[in-house]
Amino acid sequence: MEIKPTESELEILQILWQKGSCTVRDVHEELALNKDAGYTTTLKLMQIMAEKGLVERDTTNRTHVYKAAVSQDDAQKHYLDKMINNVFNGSAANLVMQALGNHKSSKAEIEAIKQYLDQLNNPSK
Amino acid sequence: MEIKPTESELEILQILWQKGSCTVRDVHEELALNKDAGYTTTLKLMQIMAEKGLVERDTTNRTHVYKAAVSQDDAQKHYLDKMINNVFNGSAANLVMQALGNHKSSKAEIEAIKQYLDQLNNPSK
DNA sequence: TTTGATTTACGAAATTATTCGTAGACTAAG
DNA sequence: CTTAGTCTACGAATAATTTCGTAAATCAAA
Repeated sequence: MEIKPTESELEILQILWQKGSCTVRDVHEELALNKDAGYTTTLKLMQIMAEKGLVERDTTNRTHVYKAAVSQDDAQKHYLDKMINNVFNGSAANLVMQALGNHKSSKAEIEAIKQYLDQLNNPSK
Repeated sequence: MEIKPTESELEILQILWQKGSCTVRDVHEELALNKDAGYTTTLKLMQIMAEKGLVERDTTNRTHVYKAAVSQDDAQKHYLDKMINNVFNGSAANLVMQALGNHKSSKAEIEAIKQYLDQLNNPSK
């Protein structure tokens, strides 16, 4: 499936990924922490997302319950790919080093990455 | 400076980063390889980008010469940041591993990354 | 039952982004 | 000089995205 949420839609997906199933109000209150828009704006966006298949909704009760229909993992792959091609000249390694350089990663995180790299190098077991 | 190119603008920046200084025609022909839009469309976009300060242009000759006014490096930082927050729950390590997993990196690239990590761990010299 | 709050649906305004047509200036070739 | 081609400027059409107002249904409390 083609993943092409707009900016606003991505903000909503983010919340759904984090919180799981949500009502429009749940999402709206979370959004309201950072930006300011009306309730019906959020509602409309989520309705559109349902049409597009970006979210699923359970309409058995009056208050509909939404959840993401695209996995965060797929979205990650998609955006990474796009970004590597768009701004990193196609080099994943380039992106990785930029990412590590600018975000203070904990020692534990760095260790995890190194182990991961070893495993990539040596996929025997 | 705030970096906020649109999709189309990013495509153009990409070309400018790669080729350095370009005329509108240079950019347009490159764009034409992948999409199909009129020459004046590209022209207009680049004019808008000049207004916004995304590109600089030399207008001494009839045929103007454009170059990127935002560095690729800054754009990389900007988009990485955005992406880490938007789809990777704020974890750079998470992004790094996803990136390494999906893009076949050469052994040399992986080595380079490991060295980079060691250096991060041990910033003594 | 009545009132007030909450919900969905929906149309449409407002904003932002993209595309293109046309006009006028310049250039190079004949 | 004339013609054909290329360039910029610019306005405006089109398309995509975001925002919101209003109406109708449902619900819960008094």
